[in-house]
Amino acid sequence: MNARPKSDAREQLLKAGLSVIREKGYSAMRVEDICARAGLTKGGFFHHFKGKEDFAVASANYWSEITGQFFAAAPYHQLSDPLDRVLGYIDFRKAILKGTLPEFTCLAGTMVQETYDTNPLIRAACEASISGHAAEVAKDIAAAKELYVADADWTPESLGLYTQAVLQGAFILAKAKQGPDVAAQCIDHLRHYVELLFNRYSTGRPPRWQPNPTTFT
Amino acid sequence: MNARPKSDAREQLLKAGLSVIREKGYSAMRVEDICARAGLTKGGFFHHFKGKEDFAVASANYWSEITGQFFAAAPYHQLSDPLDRVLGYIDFRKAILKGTLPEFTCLAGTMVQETYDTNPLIRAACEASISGHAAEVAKDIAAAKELYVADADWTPESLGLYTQAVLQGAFILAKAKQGPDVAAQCIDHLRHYVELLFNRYSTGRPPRWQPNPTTFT
DNA sequence: ACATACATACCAACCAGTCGGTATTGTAAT
DNA sequence: ATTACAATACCGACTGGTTGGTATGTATGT
Repeated sequence: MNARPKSDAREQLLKAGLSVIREKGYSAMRVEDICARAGLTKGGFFHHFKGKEDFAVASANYWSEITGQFFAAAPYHQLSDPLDRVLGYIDFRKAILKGTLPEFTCLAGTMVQETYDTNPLIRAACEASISGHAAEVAKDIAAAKELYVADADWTPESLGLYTQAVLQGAFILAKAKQGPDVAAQCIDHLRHYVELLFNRYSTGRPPRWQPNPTTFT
Repeated sequence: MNARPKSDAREQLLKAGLSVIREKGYSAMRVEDICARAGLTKGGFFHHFKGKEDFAVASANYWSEITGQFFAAAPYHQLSDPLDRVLGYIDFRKAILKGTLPEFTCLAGTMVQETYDTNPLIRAACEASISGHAAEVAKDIAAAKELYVADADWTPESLGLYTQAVLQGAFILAKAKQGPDVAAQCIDHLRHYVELLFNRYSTGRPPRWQPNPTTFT
């Protein structure tokens, strides 16, 4: 009768991993941290994962899954105009800068800085997460470009990656300054850039739709 | 006769710290790594620094000092027009994306991700490094804004911070993708944004001056 | 009976930090 | 100059706590 789809504890561990890694990073994360937060002991942890590294890879993949669902369900997808969706995405990214820093910053961007030179598997999982999300954004960008500025000399892929760079950098500044304000300012600049690229100036205009500030953790 | 300004070994340790931290981050860095790379033993390390944390703070301050000198000596400062200096700075940042990833990425941005929530001293030192550099950039931005677009609705400070966000994010993407190409693309977008903000369009124009690709480590 | 899903106890390696010792350099009195 | 003394710079063995990982046991469901 217990309808565990594939072990509830495993997902509890992964959820714990998301928060711990976003707080302290990969190296400083201890498996006992994960166990404590998930409410079980090391026996359980090593039953579900081969080791710390395997867990980190699984965490990055879980992160991709969670964020994928989260953004897929975001309201800006309802907009019919692709440029509205792009701007809606940016506004949405700004709107979800709520709560504490570990709650809205990016697991992949955090972890890849520690592991890119020492742990190929974790690096690859983080890369897939970031690039995958960038590619999703690039879809709407491509549609908007085709519609409005088809022969501009930049590619949708590079602009999609650029949005992610701005966000990742905004998170770093937010961490350094201990608050989301500077990140919000950076996202404003990003929006401004996209508006300029598409010749849609709107100094300070608030978004027409209602961004959903629900967080996903 | 030995004209050691203030112990050569101390600076060797700090230099070692820059590379090790940029490779593996703060938590994964071991003081024995530092000692080995600086060519001495733990006794020497703990003679110069109270501990690992103290060393990390000193490393961040040393990083501020080194990069401060490096950018102060950069050729773009010679340009008389402030907007040329801003664009020159951006071109310079692109030009120094040479060598391996630990050689051109940012120590402060790397370290703050691991320590913002657990180590106030390190976080503060990283914040000072990033914000200090942003403020330097903002000086030229302020002069350029005054000259060309005095009543635009963005502040030089926020644009200065934005340049750093883009760079930090570009480094993360470069680490994820294991190469500087994506970072160069991001910097191109940043340049394009600044050109648009100042109404100085120049699709694909190469910089008029010769960026000095010498690295600083 | 057998596999799954944990708990508990334990181990071996790692690693920051300590401590006594030594070599080198600087200083000042003789 | 030379001796005496002190402070600095550094060595290297040791320690104690931490931590990833293992081995074994047990309860539950099928």
